[in-house]
Amino acid sequence: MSKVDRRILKTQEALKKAVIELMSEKNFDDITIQDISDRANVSRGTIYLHYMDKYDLLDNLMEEHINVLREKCRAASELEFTESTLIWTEYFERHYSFFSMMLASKGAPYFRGRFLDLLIEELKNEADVIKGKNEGLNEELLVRFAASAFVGVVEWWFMNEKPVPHQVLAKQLGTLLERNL
Amino acid sequence: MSKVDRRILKTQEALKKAVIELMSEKNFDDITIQDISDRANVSRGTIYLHYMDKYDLLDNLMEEHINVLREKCRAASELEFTESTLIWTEYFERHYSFFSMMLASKGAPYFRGRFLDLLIEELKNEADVIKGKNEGLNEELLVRFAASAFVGVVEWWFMNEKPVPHQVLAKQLGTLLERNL
DNA sequence: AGCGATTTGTCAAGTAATGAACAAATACTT
DNA sequence: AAGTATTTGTTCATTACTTGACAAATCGCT
Repeated sequence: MSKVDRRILKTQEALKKAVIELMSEKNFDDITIQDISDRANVSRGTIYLHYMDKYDLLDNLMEEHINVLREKCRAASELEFTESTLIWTEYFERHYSFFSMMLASKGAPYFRGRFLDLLIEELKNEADVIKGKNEGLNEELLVRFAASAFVGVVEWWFMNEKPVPHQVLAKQLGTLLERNL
Repeated sequence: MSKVDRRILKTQEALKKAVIELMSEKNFDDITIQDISDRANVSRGTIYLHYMDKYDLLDNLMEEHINVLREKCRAASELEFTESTLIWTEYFERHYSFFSMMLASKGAPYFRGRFLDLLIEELKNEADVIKGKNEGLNEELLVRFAASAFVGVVEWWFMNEKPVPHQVLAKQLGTLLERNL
C-alpha cells in the first residue's frame, strides 16, 4: 500500500500546492507549465512524468478532494445529516482556498459537475420514496432536487466568502436535507 | 555559480529545517539521525551523502548563519554601530528559533565561540588605539573586551526571551560600542 | 496572414535520492 | 556483566529527478 516512493509524493505535493497558490494569483488558463514547475521548485520535464498537462494535474487535484469527501461521507453514513454535513464543511473550511477557487469562480463549472455527481451518488442511499413523506415521488427526481440544492448553497457560501460560519452552514443544510429526504 | 542541482538544495534545506524544529522539541543529543530524516522526509542514507553525522549538519547550520552575519557586517561597514547592529538584531529576530537554541541553551558553547570569533574579527577593523580615547591601550585587549561584552549581551537577550525589542537592543549595544571603540 | 517569441511536449544522458540490507557501535535492561 | 534492542554508518541496485536540447504548437503583434 504505502510503497510509493517518497520522491513521487513530494513532487506531487509540491505541484498541487503550486497550482493552488498560482490559482489564487491568476486565471488558471494564464498559468504556464513553467510557472508551476518554478513555483514547485521542480524541473519542467518532471511534471510530464506525472501528468499529461496542467489540466490533468488540476483534474487529479479535484479527484482527490472528491474522493476525500466521498470517504468522509461513507464514514459518517449513520449520522444525522447535520453532523455529516458538518464534517464536510469542516473540510471546506480547511481547504478553503481550493474550494473557493473551484466553486466561487465561474471558470470552473467542471468541478461543480463532479461535486454534484458525488452528491447524487451519496444521497441516493438516503432517499426513501416507498413510505413516509416522499411516498410516490420519483426517486431520481428527489435526489436530483436535494443534490442541486446542496451544491447551490455551497456555491453561494463560497461566492459570498463565508457569509455565515461553516457550522451554521452545516446546521441549516442538514435541517433542509432532513426535511426533504 | 547557481549550478547546484536543485535536489541538493531541497534536501539540505529540509534537513536544516528539520534540525531546527527538532531542537525546539528535545535536546540535540537526544535527536537521532532517524528523527532528522523522518522529519525532513528524506531517506536516512541521504543524510550521509551530505554530512558526516548530525554534528556536521549542525556545524553547517552554524557556519551558514555566521557567514550571513559576516556578510551583513561587511556590507554595513561604513555605518554607525547602532545602524549596523540593528541589521544584526533584525536577523536575530527573523531567525529567533535558531539563535535562541544556540545561545540560550548552555548546551551549545561551541556556537558562542564561533560567534565571538566573528565579532573579534570584525571589530578588529574598528578599534583605534593610536589616537583618541583608546590611545595606548592594547588593541587585542580592547577588541576582546568589546566582543565579549557584545556576545554577553546578546546571550542575555536570548536567555531572557527578548526582554527588550530588538531595536532597543541594537540602539543600546551601538551606543556602548561607540563609547568603547 | 505572417513572423518572432513563448510555450509545449519529448528525449537522452547524467546525477541524486531511495529502500533494503548489513556489520559495528551505543544504549538499555536485568 | 551479559544480553538485547537501537542506532549508526556503509554499500548497492533501482528509481526519480534534472538539465539541456529539440521540433512542434500556440500566442501576440502589426
